[in-house]
This record gives sequence, structure tokens and C-alpha cells, in this order.
Amino acid sequence: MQSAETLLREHNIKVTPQRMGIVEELKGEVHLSVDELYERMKSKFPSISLATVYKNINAMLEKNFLLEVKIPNIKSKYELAKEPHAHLQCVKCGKVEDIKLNLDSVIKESSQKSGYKIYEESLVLSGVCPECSGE
Amino acid sequence: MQSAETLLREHNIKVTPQRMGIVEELKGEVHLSVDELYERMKSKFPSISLATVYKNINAMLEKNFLLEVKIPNIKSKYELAKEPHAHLQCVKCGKVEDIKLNLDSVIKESSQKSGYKIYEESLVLSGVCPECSGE
DNA sequence: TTAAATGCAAAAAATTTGCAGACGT
DNA sequence: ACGTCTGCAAATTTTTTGCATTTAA
Repeated sequence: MQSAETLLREHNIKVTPQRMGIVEELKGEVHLSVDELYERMKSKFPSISLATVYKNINAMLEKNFLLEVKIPNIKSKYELAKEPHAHLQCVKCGKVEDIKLNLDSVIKESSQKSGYKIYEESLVLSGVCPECSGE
Repeated sequence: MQSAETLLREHNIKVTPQRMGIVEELKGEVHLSVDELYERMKSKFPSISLATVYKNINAMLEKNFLLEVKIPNIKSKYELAKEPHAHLQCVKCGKVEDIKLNLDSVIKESSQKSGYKIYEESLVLSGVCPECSGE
């Protein structure tokens, strides 16, 4: 994957050390809440402000470089935008993973049934991951 | 559908006028945010407190009588719990509707791919409703 | 050099809590 | 009568804003 710096530039987001830090944290299918991100950033930049984290998350959301993932029962997590995909949530360990699914037929059916023109879908599957099942 | 009072009793939630009011508002596939619910309650009970609305929403969530629907870009809405179903969101008029879909094959596929035991799914489809399309 | 980002503090918004009085069972 | 609910105010939590200073381009 490209460097954090390149990714930022490609999305017309001005490069700062803090922003590179955020992108570094989120690279590799990672999903973090505001707090989790802030905690991790503090180890890289002890003087970072929570306000900076919020401002940067919002700036990146506006540029569609970041995506908010709303998950039942827990706080929103953020991820780097990529091709559409669903999410798996383990209710035991709290992990969130991406899963690539083809929802074309479901969307087609929904569209026909409802008359909606559907542009986006958000699917979260909640359950127990294999690691947590075996315990 | 049963009366608000009966519904509450069946879920072991003590009946009060405010709670009946909340249930009345949410009957009939309605989806309301905290604020929307508060505004509507104020016309029925001018002296109602926002804290009461929160407390009741939380009490009803705990009893699994109410469900929080997390929807991209907007505030959570609440609905009376019923059989599992997906949601349609119109990004023009803001309306949220239920839609009954069979996701069995998607869930089966996800389960096989990931090894997760999946117990719940949450699907929100965003687009434009037929009413808003024709304008 | 100039506009934008950072960090801090303060402000605003959202949610929860404590408590006295009222109410449901 | 007892325990719970209500409404209010206060407290907490979450998010945003303003501003002086620093920094990226």
C-alpha cells in the first residue's frame, strides 16, 4: 500500500505529522474509535490534542478519505475508505473486520420492492469470531 | 396492533402516561430520533423532561422493547422491536422505512468465509425514495 | 509569504445522574 | 405502603469552536 503521505496528497489533504500518524494507525484494515485513535496518537505525539484528532477525522471524512462505521451497541469506528464492503463485529472481543460480499441481488430486490434508487449500503454482521468461539 | 399499555405490560415495563405516549408515537413503523421523540412528546406532555425521554428510551432498550437504528450520516433513530428487517433511508427527505429481506444466503456465505457465528445483522440501504425521485 | 493546522481553553451539544415529590401497583 | 417514575438541576461526556502560535507548501 502507498505511504501515508502519498495517500493524503492524493486526497488533497495537507500533510502534517499528526495526519500521517492517523493514517499510519488506520492502514491495514484497522477500525478505531475516536478514543482509540486518540490514545494511539498520544504515544506518537504526547502533546497532541483531542481537538486535533476530531478536526482531522472531520477533515478526512469530508474528503471521503475516511469512513465512519456505525456499529450496533458500540461507538463508531473509522476506517480508510476503500471499495464497498460489509463488516463483521465480534461481540466477545470487540474486533471489527471487513468482509467482501456481493449484495447486488439483495439491492436489486430492495430496489424493485420499494421503488428506491439505492446508492449505498451499510451492512454489519454481529456474532462471535472463530478465535472467541474456541474458548 | 395491541394497545401501548398492553405492549408495555408484556415487556414488564411499568406503565406511565409518558411511556404510553412514547409507544403511541412509535407504533406503525415509525422511526424517531431522541429529539424528534422529545418534540412530539412535548405536545402531549408540555412539562415532560428530556431526561425522562432518555431514561425511558434506555429502559425500553434494556428490555429489548425498543431498538436503536444506526444510520449513516444522521442521528440514531428508535423503533419498536419486531422481526428482523433492513432499513431504507431516503437521503432527500430523510425518511426511514422498514424493508423485509431475506439475507439467509448472505449470512451463510459470510459465516463460511469468516468462521464467525452470526447472530444479528444490520443493513441500511441509502438512496432516494420514489416520491423524491419524481421531482 | 500565506493559508491552514496545532494545541489549548472555553463553549456547545448530548447524555447521565441525584434527588424530592408524585405515581403505579 | 413500597418501590419506581417524573421533572428539575447539576454533572458528565462528547464534540465543536475561537484564538494565538506554529507549520506546510
